Amino acid sequence: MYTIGKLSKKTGVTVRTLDYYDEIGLLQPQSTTEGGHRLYGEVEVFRLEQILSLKFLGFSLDKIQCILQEPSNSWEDAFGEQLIMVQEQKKHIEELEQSLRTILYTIQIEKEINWELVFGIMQLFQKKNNKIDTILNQYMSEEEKEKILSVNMDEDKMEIWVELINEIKENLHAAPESEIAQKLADRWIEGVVDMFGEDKEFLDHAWNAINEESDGVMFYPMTKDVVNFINEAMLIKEKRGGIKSETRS
Amino acid sequence: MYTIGKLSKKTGVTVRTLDYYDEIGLLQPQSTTEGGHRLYGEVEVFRLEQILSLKFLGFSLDKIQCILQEPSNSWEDAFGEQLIMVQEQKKHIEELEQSLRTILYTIQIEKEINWELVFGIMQLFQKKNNKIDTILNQYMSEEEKEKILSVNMDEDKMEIWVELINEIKENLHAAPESEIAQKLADRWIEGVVDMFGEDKEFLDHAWNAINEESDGVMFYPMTKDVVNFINEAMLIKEKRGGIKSETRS
DNA sequence: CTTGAATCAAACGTTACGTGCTGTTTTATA
DNA sequence: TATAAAACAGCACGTAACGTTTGATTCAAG
Repeated sequence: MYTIGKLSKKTGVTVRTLDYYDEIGLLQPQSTTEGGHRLYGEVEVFRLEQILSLKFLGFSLDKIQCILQEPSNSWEDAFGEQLIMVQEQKKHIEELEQSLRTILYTIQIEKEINWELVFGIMQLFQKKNNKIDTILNQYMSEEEKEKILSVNMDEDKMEIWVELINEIKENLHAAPESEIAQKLADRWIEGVVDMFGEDKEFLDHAWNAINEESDGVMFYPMTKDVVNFINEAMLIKEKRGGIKSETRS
Repeated sequence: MYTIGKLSKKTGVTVRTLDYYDEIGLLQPQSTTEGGHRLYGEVEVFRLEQILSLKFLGFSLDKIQCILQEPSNSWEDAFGEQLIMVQEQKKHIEELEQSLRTILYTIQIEKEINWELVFGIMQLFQKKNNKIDTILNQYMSEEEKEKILSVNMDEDKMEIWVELINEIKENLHAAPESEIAQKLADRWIEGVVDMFGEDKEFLDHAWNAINEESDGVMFYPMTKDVVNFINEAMLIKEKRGGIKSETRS
């Protein structure tokens, strides 16, 4: 027999919580003393552990009460539904993460927040039909889409890109044939190859997609001006010969 | 100038929500009519869109109020912190998903819920030091650990395992050299190769880990009896010669 | 000027408890 | 066994972000 305080210490839940569970009828004491103090037995300890487990797994107290009352028929249903709910939450959280990353890197590039971008991201996720898919489908095969979507840059790589794009933005006025423009284009190529390898066809498709949609929010922060700058520097590079890149079909 | 109803229709948020935002001072009308009806201007529309975006990104109304008041100094900090929070949530949700999956499959195998397993999973996650890591370290290299942790079975594959383990449990009495035992062992091998390939060293390490820890909850539902059954069937297979598997060192 | 629609203010409900508060019961010590 | 200290019961308010309801007031159209 445990008093409410002993049970609290044994299981690590607060007295108030046990109080609350008693109040809503989720976990009631086996008996009480003459004075009205609550006493819990082993059965209640086991039930409490069940409750805590189900709570950890994300069930509401309401749901817990329901499924602990039922004679054990629909465990599979309950857990199946819960798994689906959790999967949906996970998907949503991954979208959040992606959005936050994009915005964060943009802040680092532009030194201030870009509300147009933020609003754009919102729209991207509020449209039911996945706009990203639609656009990518115009330029790439299924495998290529997989490849571009599965890229996840780590902090270090992203920092390199942020720095590069920052420098490009500072030098947009530079002539395509200038040394600085050529060096920036070299670094761009280096970064692209590092991310996607040297698959020329894939790179061309990706480049086309970026070129056509770079005013939108999808490929942020590769904006039109940045893409144009690199594009022209690349053309010069080709004319001078020797470089394999073949942007623009 | 929008009345509260027009603004509601324009932006899709309910009147009550705008009411609430006014109440807590998050979004207040530009002016009011003589009768006390609220009027919102374009500035307020923009601010509302900011609010909705930040809310979508997971900020609390409190935080939103703070960061919209500040003169724009610490956007980077705010989004950085938010990203970290979201990443923690994601990690937690992935643990949930894994737990739910394990329990769900176990329900399907045992036709009822196994509370010892559930409690075991709780303990596994409540211990601060990751017990999984400790155990795997005893048997496997870093790369091998990566390999075994990165396995994610889809519904179909899991169903095959569930079925196989169910059949094994039904036939635990069968002699290791019986035809049925041998066939089950064959299917086991087939499944393992499908998941991890034929890397013999890796399979041996994994088999050792499972053998030593199969009374715990880690490799559920590969319990001791199931593992022993397969183990003995394998030994027979070896004696009869020809099969490459070399379980037990 | 009269409707009917829109709006306002206020209050209570939601989840899963935390944080007090007062008054009573139990336990430990003298 | 008396008394102090600890534990306990029970109540009530607070949290976040609104939903829901009610009744009174104001606006816009005819």
